[in-house]
Amino acid sequence: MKKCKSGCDLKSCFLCTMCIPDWLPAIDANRQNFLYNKGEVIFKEGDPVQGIFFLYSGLVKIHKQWGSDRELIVHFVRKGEILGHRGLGKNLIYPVSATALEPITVCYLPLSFFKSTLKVNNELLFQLMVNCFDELEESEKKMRDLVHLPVKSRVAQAIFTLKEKFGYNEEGFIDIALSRHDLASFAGTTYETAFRTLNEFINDDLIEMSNKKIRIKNEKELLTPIMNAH
DNA sequence: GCATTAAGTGGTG
DNA sequence: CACCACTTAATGC
Repeated sequence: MKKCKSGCDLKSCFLCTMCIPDWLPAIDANRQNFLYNKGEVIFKEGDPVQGIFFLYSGLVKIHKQWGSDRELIVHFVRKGEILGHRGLGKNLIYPVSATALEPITVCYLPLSFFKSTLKVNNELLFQLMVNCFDELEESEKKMRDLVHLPVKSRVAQAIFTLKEKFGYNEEGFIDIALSRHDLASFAGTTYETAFRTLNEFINDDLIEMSNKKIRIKNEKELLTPIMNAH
């Protein structure tokens, strides 16, 4: 992680798009921009919360760890989105970790300044609230899936969720490149099982994989086990 | 070259 | 279904 000049352009992130123009100079004065390389940890479980991040470029995974090699990916954060807003709760310790999946640039604001901003900007506060509700819903869906769905369905669900969030690129592949390990962690299973399940899907001609990207070839059949389970 | 990490495979409880 | 052991491929110093 290192400081950098090119961070948020004060136009396109969650904060800036909703910021009242009068506050932009104050944001500019209080923020710092950082660059993280792929694989670098932005914060991890147990760290004290001192500020809040806005992702200006790149991709981040939010995950919980168990021991050394088990993890569950809870959420992905894309450019423009807010990162680390759990710091607004009363418990100022991060409950999750955030790791860069690509080189990223972030805009960082001290928590106290961000709180002041929220107090004078209703729209921002409202959108943040909506955001939190959406994430709560997402989290509850994930809980349900982890408890009730068999692995095969969870892998299918994970692929579907990625499609919903990231859409398709020009070649029709889901527009996110994940390692098999991250895919497994997102589906809530082990690497080997995820690997075998993906091969099943490929053999059944439901999906296609190339360069860590996935193309859905038969969405109906891919989602059949999920529909049945629900 | 050699060390390290990711991908891929079979077997077991 | 997770876990372990192992091979192979890719990457880096």
